[in-house]
Amino acid sequence: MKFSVSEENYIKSIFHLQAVHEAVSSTMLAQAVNTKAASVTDMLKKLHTKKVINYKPYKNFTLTEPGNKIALEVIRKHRLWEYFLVNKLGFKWDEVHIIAEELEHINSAALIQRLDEYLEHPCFDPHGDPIPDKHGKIKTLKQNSLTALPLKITATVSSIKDQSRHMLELLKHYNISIGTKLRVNKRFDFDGSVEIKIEKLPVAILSEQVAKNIFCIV
Amino acid sequence: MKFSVSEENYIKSIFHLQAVHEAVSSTMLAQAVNTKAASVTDMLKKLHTKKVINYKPYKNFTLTEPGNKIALEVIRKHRLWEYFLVNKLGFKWDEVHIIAEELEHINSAALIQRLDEYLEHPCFDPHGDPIPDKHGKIKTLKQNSLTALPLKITATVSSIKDQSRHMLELLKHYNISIGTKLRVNKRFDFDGSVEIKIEKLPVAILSEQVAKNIFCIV
DNA sequence: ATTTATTTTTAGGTTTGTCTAACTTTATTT
DNA sequence: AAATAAAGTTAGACAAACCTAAAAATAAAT
Repeated sequence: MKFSVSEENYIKSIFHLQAVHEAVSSTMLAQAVNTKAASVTDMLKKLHTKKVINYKPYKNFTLTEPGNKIALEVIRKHRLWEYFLVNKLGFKWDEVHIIAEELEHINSAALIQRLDEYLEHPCFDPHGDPIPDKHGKIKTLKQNSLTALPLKITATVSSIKDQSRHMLELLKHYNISIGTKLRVNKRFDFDGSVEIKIEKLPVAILSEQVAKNIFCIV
Repeated sequence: MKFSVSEENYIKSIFHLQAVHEAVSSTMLAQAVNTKAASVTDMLKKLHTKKVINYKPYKNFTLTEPGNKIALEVIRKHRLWEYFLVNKLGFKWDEVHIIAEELEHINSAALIQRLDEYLEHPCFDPHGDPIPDKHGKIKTLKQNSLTALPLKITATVSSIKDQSRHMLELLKHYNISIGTKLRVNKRFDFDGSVEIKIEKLPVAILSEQVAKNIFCIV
């Protein structure tokens, strides 16, 4: 079965929302795909007849197994292209999302397979998010946010959850990016803030709100 | 101004038709974009209001200067992607057209600029067609079809005009592809057929119909 | 110079994905 | 438990891009 760009975007968004919230609502989805709730209802009915979601009016909905598979394919394409854009074309990791949003809908299995080979089967995209393999399998590696990382151990920043403009600005200021090595020296129970140390830089204090968005591997 | 995928395809097709036929008609265009004449009329009116074509009902139409520029941009993207697909991903030159038809509509100036740099500013695509530079300039190099090539001179196949499945099949049989070095030994005025010689292969006779589709540089 | 044939355009309709506004259903208060 | 708020759905419209069938304009043929 074939899916339009819109359908793929809805399916992908449902997948992402499901990963965070256990129940996905129309309003949330409307915001994620940048439309109005009424449009979402229309699409939900279509996706239901195409058997990619479980849906009963006025109830929450979930992806079916086929729906899940499609989501993973789109996400795989998105992340492979992001990897390409950063590691071959030299974009910075915060510049590639919008371009990959378009590229992810290019429809050619041969293309994705060759791209994957060309990139040597990467497992993580430039944001640290895992790239599903051709069967939809995802390699997870346990990441800890700065609020959970053991103290006084050097770790590597592996992903950033909130990638808003303001967050990126802040990260730039503190010289933090994917791959940065750092250590949490101290955690203040009072407000949840953390003191971190990056080599050759003075110690810095990050608020809990920031710290919980920065993930590391040890 | 922004153009939809459909609009870009119409503009691109008009450009290609103009290069061969001096007057472009609705019927020709309908065939090129794979729709019906009535749909073409609708689109012509739209393209006219967007000032990319000169159009008066019932008369032939031409691209305006802005229209021409858009066509060249789309063609540039198409051919750069084809070059990428063949020279980086390892596709064969006859497999890439359909994929490039999708990729050519990805909308990012930064992407194309970086891709161009990454590929080291190629001037010709894998079919031997010139790639317009970022200003729309095209490097032409004089190519001769096998019906016009000087006799007994070794030349290199640089492009194939008719790229139908049947033509490709025939080329494969004769071991001819872009880059093949060959020599025209003799031309028979009777039917326009040519006798060619490729190194290490027996001489072969090609009909005029085939010969005029194979272009070489000396 | 008519008639005939071909090409192009109009008129009216379809599908996809969107919208607003009104209406239901579910959830939350008091 | 009734009233109110919030969330979700229907109804009716719209734009883009396409279609068929009929009408109009141009080109070709007698």
